This record gives sequence, C-alpha cells and structure tokens, in this order.
Amino acid sequence: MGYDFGKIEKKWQKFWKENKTFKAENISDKPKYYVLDMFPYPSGAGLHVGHPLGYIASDIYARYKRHEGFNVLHPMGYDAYGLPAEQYAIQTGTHPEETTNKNIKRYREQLDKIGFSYDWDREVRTCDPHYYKWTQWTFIQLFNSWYNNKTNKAESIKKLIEHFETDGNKGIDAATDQIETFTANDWKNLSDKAQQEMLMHYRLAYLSDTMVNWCPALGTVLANDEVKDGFSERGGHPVEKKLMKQWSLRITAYAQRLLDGLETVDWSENVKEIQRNWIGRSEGASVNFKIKDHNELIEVFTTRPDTLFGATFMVLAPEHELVEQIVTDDRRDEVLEYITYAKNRSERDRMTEVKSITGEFTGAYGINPLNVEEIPIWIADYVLSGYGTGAIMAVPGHDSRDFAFAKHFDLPIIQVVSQKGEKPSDPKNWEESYDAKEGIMINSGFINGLEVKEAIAATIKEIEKKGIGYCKINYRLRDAIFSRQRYWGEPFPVYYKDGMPYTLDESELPLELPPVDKFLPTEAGDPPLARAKDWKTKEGYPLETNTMPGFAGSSGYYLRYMDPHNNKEYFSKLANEYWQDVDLYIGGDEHATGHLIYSRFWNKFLFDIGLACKDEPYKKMVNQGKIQGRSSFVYRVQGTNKFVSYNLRKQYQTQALHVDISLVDNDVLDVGAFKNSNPEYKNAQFILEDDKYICGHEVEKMSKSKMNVQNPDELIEKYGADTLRLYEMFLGPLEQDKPWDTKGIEGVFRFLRKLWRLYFDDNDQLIVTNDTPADDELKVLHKTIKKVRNDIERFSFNTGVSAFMICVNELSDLKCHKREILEPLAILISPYASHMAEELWTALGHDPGISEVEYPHFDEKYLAENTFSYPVSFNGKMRFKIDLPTDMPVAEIEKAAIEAEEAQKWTEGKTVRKIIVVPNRIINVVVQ
RNA sequence: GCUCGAGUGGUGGAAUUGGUAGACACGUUGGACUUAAAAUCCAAUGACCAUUGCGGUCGUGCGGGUUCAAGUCCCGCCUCGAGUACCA
Repeated sequence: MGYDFGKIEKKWQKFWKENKTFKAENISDKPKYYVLDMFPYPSGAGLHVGHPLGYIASDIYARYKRHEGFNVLHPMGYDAYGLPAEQYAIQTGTHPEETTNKNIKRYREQLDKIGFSYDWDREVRTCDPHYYKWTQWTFIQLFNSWYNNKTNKAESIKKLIEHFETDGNKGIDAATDQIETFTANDWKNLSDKAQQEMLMHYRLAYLSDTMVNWCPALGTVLANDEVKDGFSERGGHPVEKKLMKQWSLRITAYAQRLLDGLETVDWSENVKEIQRNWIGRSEGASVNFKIKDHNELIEVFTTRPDTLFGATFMVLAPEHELVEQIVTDDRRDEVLEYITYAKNRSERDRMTEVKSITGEFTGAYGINPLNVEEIPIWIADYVLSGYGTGAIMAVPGHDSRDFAFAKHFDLPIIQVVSQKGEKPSDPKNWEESYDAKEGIMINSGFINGLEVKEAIAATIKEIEKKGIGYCKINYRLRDAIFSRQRYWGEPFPVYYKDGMPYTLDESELPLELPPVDKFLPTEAGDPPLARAKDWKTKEGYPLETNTMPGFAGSSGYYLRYMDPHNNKEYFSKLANEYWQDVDLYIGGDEHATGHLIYSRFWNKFLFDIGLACKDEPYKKMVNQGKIQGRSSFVYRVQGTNKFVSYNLRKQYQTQALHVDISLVDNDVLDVGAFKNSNPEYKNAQFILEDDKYICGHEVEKMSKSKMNVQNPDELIEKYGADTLRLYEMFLGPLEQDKPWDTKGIEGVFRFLRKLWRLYFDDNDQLIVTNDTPADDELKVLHKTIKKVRNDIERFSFNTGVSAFMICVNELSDLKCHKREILEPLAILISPYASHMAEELWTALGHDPGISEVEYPHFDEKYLAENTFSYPVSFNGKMRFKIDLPTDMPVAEIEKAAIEAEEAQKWTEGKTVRKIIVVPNRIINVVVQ
C-alpha cells in the first residue's frame, strides 16, 4: 500500500476539525502571535494554484509558532461584497447573497482539502449583518468626528460645536476645506440646516459635490485605486469624470501620519514606496498673485519658490473658478470654447494626448509679487484642478511642461538658475528646459548668488514677511469616495431630513440590506436601493440609497477576528489588548494603494477614538508573488486543419493556438484527446517529430481563456495536500513571481514517499528502531534542524524544502531507521507536511497532537568537525582541495597548501607572492 | 518620463556576511530490476576543447573598475517586469 495520502489526509482533517485543534484562546498565559492572510473575495471560479501560495506560507509559519509555544491566532473569512456577484445577479436574477454563499461553500471545501490550521470558529463575512453592524457603526463614528491638527487626532464633533458656540471657528486648526472665519454669533445665527452644512466641512465622513470616476457600464462611482489607465479595474470598462453628490472619507487628514507610520512597520520597501508615492507629499510655498484691475487673488502652489523671478506667465485649470471673472471681453469666446473642449475631453483622451499642447490666453494679467511685473494669465488643461489650487506660476526656464507651453505659444523664458562657473545662455536657443535642483540664482533680485536651497528658504521668509504667501506642504492623496450606486454592499446608516443627512441611532444597527425586485438603477437613475419598499425610518424619513464600497468591510476585519462573536461592541478591550495587532500579514502587493492604505486609515481612526490599542495594524508584511500560468500552444498551418509540431513550425506559415494544458504532458500533446476536445479538431491532421507532437509554451497570466488554469483539487486528488503544500513552497522564493509548472510536482511526491520509507517497509510495517544513533546520523539531523529553523524565520520556504530533501537522501543512504533521529524529523516537517507528520507521530506511539509539540533544537556539538576540506585557489581560481584539521594554525595551513603535490603544477616556475588563509573557508595562493 | 525590482544551465531555482558558481528538483541520456508495466535504484548531465588517461579554457545581461578573491561592492549601459503619470 505504501504512503496512502488520501486516507491519511481525510483522517487528520476530520480530527483537527472535531477536536478544534487550532482554536485560539483570548485568555492565555502564552505569548500571542497573530498570523493573517489577506481577506479573499470568494469568486465563482474557485481557487487556482496561485491563491493558496500565501495561505500555505502563512500556515507553515503559524504552525511553526505553535510549536514554539505561542498562542496563535490564525483566522480566515470572506470579503463577501463585490461586483461580480452583483453583475451575475443583473444578468440572471439570482440574488447576490445566494451566489456568494455558494461560492463561499466551494471556497471552503477547497481550503479544507489543503489542511490549513485556521480557527474556523472565528470566521467572519462582510455581508453578515452581525459583522456589518460594526462597519456601519464605524461610519457613524467617522461622521461624528473631525480632525484636529493641533492634537493631531480625530475628536468628537460635539467638542467642535461647543467651540463654535463660544468662539466661532477662531483658533480651530482642522482638516477642512472651510477657509472663511466665522464668529460665535455667526454660528448661532445660522439655521439648523446651515449649521449642518457647515459641519459637513469638518466631518471625517462627509457628503459633498465631488468630481468622481463614473463608470457607466457598471453604473457606479469608483475610487481612484479602482481605476487603472482610465478603465475600471473590475471588468475593464471606460471611466469618466462627473460631478456628483457623494460620501467621502477625509483620509487626507491622515496623510502625514500614514506617511510617518511607514517608518515603523516591517514591510517590503516596494509597498512602502508605492504608498509614499500615492500619498505624494511635496514641500513648497503657497503664493498669492494679484490680478491687474481685479480685487481677487490667485493662489498658486509651488515647490520652487526660488524660481519666482523666472515666472513669466500663469496658468489656471480650465475649471478654475476665477476664469469667468477675469476673462476679458475680446478673449471670452475663445476661452469659453476652450473650457467646453476641455470638459468634453474624456479622461482617456487626456491621458493619451499628453503630448499635445493646448490652451488659451484669458486677456488678464497677474502681478508677480516680488518684481511687480505683469505676466499674462492663460488657461490650459495641463494644469489639473484637483491638485494644489488648480493654478500655477509658470517658470518655463526650469520646468519642462512650462517650457513646452512657452515654446508653443511663444511666451518669454528667463533663466534664473545657473551652474557654478557656467555662463548663463540665451533660453531662446534651448531645446529643453533646465530642470536644475541645484545651482546659483541669477536674474533674481535679492536672492541672486544664493544656492537653490538657500534661495527657497530666503524666498519663503520674504513672502511670509510681506504677507503674500507661506510655507506649505501639499499631498497628492485624495479623500476616499465612499458611495457606490450598487446593491450588494453595506447600507449607510443615514437618513435625510430637509435634504440634510443624519445618522441613525446606534441602537437601530444593523440597518439590514432590503430586498429589491431588480438589481438595477430605477428609471429615474437612482441606485437599486431606491427600489426597496419602505426604505425609510420609522418616522418616515428616507434612507440613503447608496451603499458602501468594497473596502468598507475589509478595513477593520482583522480587529473583528479578535472577538468575532461580540454582540455589544466591535471587539472587547480585553481581546484587543491581548492580540494587539497583526504580527505577520501575508498577501499580494496589488492592495498597496487600496486596502492597505484604507485599513491603516481606519485603524488610526479607531486608535484615535480609543478603540484600537495600536496605531499601525500590520507589524510585518510579506507579499507573495503571483503564480503565472504556463500556456501550451499548437501550431496550425494557416488556412488548413493541419497542425505542425513545435520544432518544425518554421517551415510553414502557422498560427499559434492555445491548447488546454490538461491535454499536454511534458510538452507532448495527447493527440487523441486533442481531437476529441473540440469538434473543429475532429479531423485534424498532424505533422509530427519523432512520432510526437511537441507543443510550444509561454508564461502568461493564469486564466480560463488561455487554457492554462491549474486547479488544486486535481493535484490533491493525484498527489495529496502535503505534496501540494511542499511543491508550492518548493517552486521558488515566496515573494517572487514564478510560472506554474506541474512537471516538478513528481519530485516532491517522490520525496514524501522516500520520507515515508524511512519509517515503514513495503508491507506497511513500522521499521523504526530504538538503536543509538551514530555521529553522522546525528549530524544530518542537527544540520537540518539548523537550516530549517533559519529558513522558516526568513520566509525562505523553498530552501527549507530542499533541506528536507537533502536530509532524507542522506538518511536513506545511511539506512537510518532510528527513533532518536526520525522522531524529531517528524516534528520538524510538521509545519510543511502536516498530515503525514501527525500520522508518523501517532505511528511512533504518541497521542495525536504533534502541532503542540516543542520544535526541535539543534546542538552545535553534533555539527563540530575535526577536519575541513579546504578549497585551494591560485589567483582566485579553485584548483584542488586539501583536508586539514580545523584547528590548524594559519602558518601550517600555508605550508601544507604550498607543499601539496597538486600545488607544484601551479607554482612551478612562478613566485609565490602571498597566501591568504581564511580559517575553515578558503586558501588563496597569489603567484606571479 | 520618474520611482522601485529583477536578469545565473534545456527548466524552476541555490549560493544568508566579498571566499569552492550551478545545492535541491524537473527534464534528458544510459543502465539495473521486471515476461511487461508501474514503482524503485545506480550513473552522466553549464558550454567549448581534449578525450588514451591526466586534463584545460570560458562562464552569473553588456562594458569598465575596486580586491588576494566579485553572481555578491562601485561607475556607465542594455533588456524585462511592477507602480505612477501633465502632481507644479
């Protein structure tokens, strides 16, 4: 019978489930360790081999930590809201909940077969009212909070109202777009509604008219991170800009803290860098320009205030509010026409036509505040309304975009920075701008002769003194749009009175998702929830018809795992203080600008209001690479039904066609199966090489259309879960993208059977003896313990598997069947091949429960050597080896090396200049 | 364009701190066992040259450099991948 993985794996999966082996306790004397996988969306296609890669890695680590005596929290659940189930509902009428439950069930079955050590009692689903009650609850807290820049945290809106009542907004430094000041009297004279409108400018969850990414095909608004290159990430539909009343979260209030927090977490530099770019902090100055014959000011943001003397014109975004006021009558027609043109240009056009330069002169002039010169004001769509103030001072001499614009419209260019010792040249002859970050100021009044850095400081000082500007930090990060015009999401706990939104009382939560007749917008264009019957409060006020976006439910899920069945609160203080934060987070880096920013924000807010005890949610993160597919191809001779084998294809005009990888073994096509796979191929003919049809191959994304999807269930059926677990790890470094190739799995399967044979003979008889192990056997074991421990600690699971292979090869060669060696080995491999380890453990006479047994420690004394086989190099090239005692003095080693018989050949007729000896490493002889 | 990451045999990859390049595995070839198959085991396997044996030369994307010694460090390029894109 041999290694019967099917029987063994079923048995232990059942045992773990029935005994709740991996249940985590909230009260424990043990130290805690929290291992989390990124929240999966249960898609209809089920798992392919790429999905469990990270889960296997985290499972190995979690099991290792359990062996090390930690109380391990290793939960799993589902990010259950999402577009695919809803799109399916629109097409078929099936309720998304039904689809989602079905998919979750499938997902769970697949996960169970791999033998993960999850504590399933803690499972959460974002679409479960017991769960989303707390998502809604958090929204209410955000609505009732504002961000105090002075204390640098979120505070209660009640405190803000009290301040307004006594002092107006004087002395308030808040994250807000409210710039005008008002007094206590002003505040008191406002109507209820006007007061509510004012507060909207402060709330962390607020309703406003916002330029949004509207996706007509999906019928909803999308967040910036859900749009890629002007198309929706899900479905790839075109996206356009549209002004809509939407809920937003004031994540920009946290920009600096989100940036600073990155310094405190152990994440890959890659993801941290992506987040830094996404937050996009830039330091500079805000400067006010007067407008000739007008009272208004134009505020611009610049990172280079030192180049103010080089500003020869100004540019406003076409949407800028001052355009209509300042445009002169003789320019009005052209300017209005340009605004219309800019508005109608889709985001897509704008992106693809970056190089084309367009703009119009407004007829108005701004006044450079430092040299009082009049400079023309233009409008152009290369200035974005959404960044800074939507207006710039153009310094064509030292900014490539301004330069291109100036060249195109023949505007003046002045050089204000020059390199030390270099003569200024005439910008008229320049081919491109001189974007100098260093240099000496010229043509710049009082800052002439200063270094760029000094000039920036001096200019800011001067404009602050004159009251025309100030030092300013700008962020690229935008507030997060939080409304979706969809059905399958959390309803907002919000109702409207006099057109103003109010939150429901916490006692009314959860506000459950109502049934609707169709999952489509109403005829009036309102979101699907507007179809729900009696979608209003008891008092009859209408409820919000938007729903929350996908990232709402996934932002705080890791906190709910700490205390998932709590009906009174999000999670208890006790549970949170025990589990604190996630020690190890494993998942893809594709969430760098979405989930990983939003959940950090969410957590910081909960930290501010005293709920979460940690400011950062994920202490350490490892990003697993993607598993790519390995597609196979057949080559059809053009215009025929003839297929030519890979190496002969060049002799014909061919067309490469994807062929299902299940029809291909080791690049050889199963011709019969291929013929039967499609009626079109029924009568296909083949041009073979060596009587075989060889397929071509290519590494591509794993997808149905490329016919290269590898499903884990089939592999488990054939080889077992332990083989799959090991093979996924053996494939290569966890963090690296790598192609899936089923060929290699045989090697891992062979290894597990070889391991099995150390314990059992061909008749399934245990052959483990109680003999005392020899030194070389102990050495093999301890060498392996050292390597495997080290490899787990540094997440190098592929080399860990290699170490096991080497160990088993060596023990097999030694014919070692000794308990003192094989018992520790079973524990050592238990995080990897968990089912087999339990089986071996019980076969050795122990009670089940290897997962709690202490992980073996290595003893240096078994690794000690008496001799070392020195590689001897001549001028850096290894020539021969020589065995010498490990404690031999250097002088004697030199002598031994030189006098060795093989050395003569290399020293003959040459002078030995020098001998380098690194003890127990290398000998290098320098000859000439 | 900018930022980050990566380039090692036929393939996946190893070399953790500058110290034996190619561990481990796949694949391939040859052999043992077998009526046969599966399974298992043994041997060879970077390229080139020499093969009667000993061997030798080259080799980690390319070109330089530092060093007794470079896949690893420095400088300059090339290619691929990811992120971002008029961010002032």
